[in-house]
Amino acid sequence: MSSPARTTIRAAARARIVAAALRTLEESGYAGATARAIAATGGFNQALIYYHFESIEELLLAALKEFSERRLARYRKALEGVTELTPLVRMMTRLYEEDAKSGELAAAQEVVTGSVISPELRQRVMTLMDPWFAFAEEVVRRLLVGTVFEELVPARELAYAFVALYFGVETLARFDNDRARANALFESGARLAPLADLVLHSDLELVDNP
Amino acid sequence: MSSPARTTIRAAARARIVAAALRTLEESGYAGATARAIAATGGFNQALIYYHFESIEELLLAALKEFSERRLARYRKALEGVTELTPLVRMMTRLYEEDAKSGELAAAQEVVTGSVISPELRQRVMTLMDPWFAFAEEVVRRLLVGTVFEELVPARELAYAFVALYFGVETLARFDNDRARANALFESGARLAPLADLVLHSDLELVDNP
Amino acid sequence: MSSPARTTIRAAARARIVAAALRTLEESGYAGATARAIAATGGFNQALIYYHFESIEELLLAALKEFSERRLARYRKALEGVTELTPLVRMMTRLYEEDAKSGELAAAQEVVTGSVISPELRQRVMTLMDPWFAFAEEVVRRLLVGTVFEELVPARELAYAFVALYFGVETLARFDNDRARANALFESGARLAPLADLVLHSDLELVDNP
Amino acid sequence: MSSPARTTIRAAARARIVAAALRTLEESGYAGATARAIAATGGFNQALIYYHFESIEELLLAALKEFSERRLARYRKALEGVTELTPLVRMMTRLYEEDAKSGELAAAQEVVTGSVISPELRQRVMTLMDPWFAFAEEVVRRLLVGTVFEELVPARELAYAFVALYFGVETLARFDNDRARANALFESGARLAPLADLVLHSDLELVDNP
DNA sequence: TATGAATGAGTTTTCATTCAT
DNA sequence: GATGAATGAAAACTCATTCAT
Repeated sequence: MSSPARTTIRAAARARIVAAALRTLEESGYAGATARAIAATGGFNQALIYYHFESIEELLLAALKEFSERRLARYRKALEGVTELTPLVRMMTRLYEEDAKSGELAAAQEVVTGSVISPELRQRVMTLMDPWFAFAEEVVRRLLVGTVFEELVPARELAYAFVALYFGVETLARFDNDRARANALFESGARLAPLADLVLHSDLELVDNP
Repeated sequence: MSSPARTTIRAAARARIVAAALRTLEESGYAGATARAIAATGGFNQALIYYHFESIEELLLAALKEFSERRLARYRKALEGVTELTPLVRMMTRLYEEDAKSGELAAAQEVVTGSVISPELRQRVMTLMDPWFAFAEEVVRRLLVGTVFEELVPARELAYAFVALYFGVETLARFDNDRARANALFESGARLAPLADLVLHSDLELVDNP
Repeated sequence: MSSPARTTIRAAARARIVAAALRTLEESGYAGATARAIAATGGFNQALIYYHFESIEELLLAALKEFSERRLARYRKALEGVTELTPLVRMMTRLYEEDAKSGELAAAQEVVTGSVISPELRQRVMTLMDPWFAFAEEVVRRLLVGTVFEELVPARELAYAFVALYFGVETLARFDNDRARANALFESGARLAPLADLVLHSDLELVDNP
Repeated sequence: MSSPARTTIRAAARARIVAAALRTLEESGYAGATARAIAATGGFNQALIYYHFESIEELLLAALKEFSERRLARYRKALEGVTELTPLVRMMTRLYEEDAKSGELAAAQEVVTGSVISPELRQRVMTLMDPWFAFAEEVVRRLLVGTVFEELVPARELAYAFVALYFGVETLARFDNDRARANALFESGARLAPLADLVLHSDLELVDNP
């Protein structure tokens, strides 16, 4: 019944709606992402949403999933083989800039924060975030392996802290229209990273400070 | 005309509504904090809200303000005189537990994240957050003063990072019902703090790790 | 029980509320003459209205009655002894200017047109207008008495037409902010009145116009 | 995209809502013409109004416009070629009866008088009334042309007076349920019209009445 | 696939009115 | 006499969703 062509057309239509949903979330937030608004953004009829998705909630989740998976692939590729803080900070700065510029991260965050209402929704959003925690842990382990900190620092908690920091920075940044503070933070990170790398790959000796 | 008794009665009525708003935000999120829901939570008539506040938005802002000022005072007192990481982490853990238990922090966050929609609202929320950035910077400076890091680490950016981290942790924690990950993070912090304090108050010597 | 002083105070309070109602009607129309708005205009509490009047409707009727009786007395006095069109138009122009300037006529009209909703209200408003029809008829009779038109023209219908004209002119005039058209009409009336007076007090002979 | 059939369906739906609005205005007045009431009158859902019109105000204006244009066309046709008062009064009596019977004139008047509140609305209503002033002036000119009154009587002001009279009569008539007074006025007009026509088309000679 | 029309339940807000003081 | 607080009902309008085509 459903030929590959059919599937492709259907997928294209869904993608169009998802894109409109992300744009609307970005511009108007979770509360403003109504069926009418999304349809207006995408230039199609409200009812079309219900032809392709069960409900608005389902559409927003699909949009979050699509964005999350696409970005995770990008992040994986960009951080492939990175084992030191200096290049990590450099790459993360670039990735954050991409995210901030496109506005899709803001859209995704809207879905995440907006989903607190229903426990069921919350559960499903969490499932979408899990790969990010795993990925962050993976990167942290790569940084720590072979250093004196490997035993000392719990990679899992550090990864969690990094994701939370990234999340918090983006949330707060959306209030500063110029993202000045977020950028300053990244710059400070870049300045301190070489020093931190030195510390990471050295033997530490602590001398009492009288 | 308006005796002190009058003022008190009025303030009490306002406080009652603000409390209902916070409870509703906590239980149902920003989108669920409707006039009807708040009135139901507080056991009063919807119209009473409009007798004491100009609009729902105004009420939510008042609630955020009330919470923010009350908690900031509490944080200031709790961290008074703290100059080392170890007691800082201990106090912060306790404060976070208070916040998490009462649910008001979650309520406040709902207002913050929910306010992204309107630029004007965003502006007003930012004004309420500013004292927190200032307070965080003050605490960070107290930790760094007199150490080798004083010149090295930009206190302002570090303070911003801490607020963002705290904010991000709380946001993510609201998805884990048991707050397991957040607690694990605090525990790791407690474990590492004494070591970090040692580093902070020592002269560092880096020996290359062959 | 109720001394004359009491009565006077009470009457003064009522008058204050009635004045506020008229001002509010004038500025905001029938729909805008809410309890809150009237109280704000008069600088007293909403509840005070209900202490002195049964309901808003009752207050508006009282206001209409007060205005109607006061103005009718003024009109009676001004048109006393007038038996010709020329002075009649001159006096009416002056009276209309008074009414237009004070804005109370507009207020009264709001009550009249606004009262169409309820048959009972309509009935009561009509009762207040009846003296005006009678007065207009009286004036018309004074103009016609002793002329050839006395038998020809039905005074009652003419009086009705004049009241309706006056009413219509005022209604339409409230759309022209400058009342230009209404004033032009009065001026034309003044110009034609002497001619009409000539006709009124002459024997007419009609000569066919070939 | 939008076939003629589509357009027709949409127009029919709008017409249905406009008709319901007029009926509701007629029965319940401006203040009673609420979304709920109009929907109940028309037997459709409240929300449908907002699907076809931007707001209640917009709907009422559309209703006024529709009525005004339809009736103006009817009046134009009926008074086509009329140059004497006698047939004019006869036709106007018939037209007024049509208007009074259908109740739509009352509805239209509700919008007009109700629109005093907002200056913007007032402006838009005025625009709809302008063609009526022009039409009335046109008719008046037709009556006066070639008579001795042509130079004497200002057609524009007379036209304004006629519209105001018509307007006032209708407003007052809505208080008399039987419209007795309005009808009496029309009857008197019919009785006097032939005489007035004689006067209009004669040379006047005034003889002093001793 | 896609659309315009339609709906029931919900939103914020305002109203007239009452109550306790 | 007068007031601030409080309320139930209703206003305009919007939402997610469905239906017929």
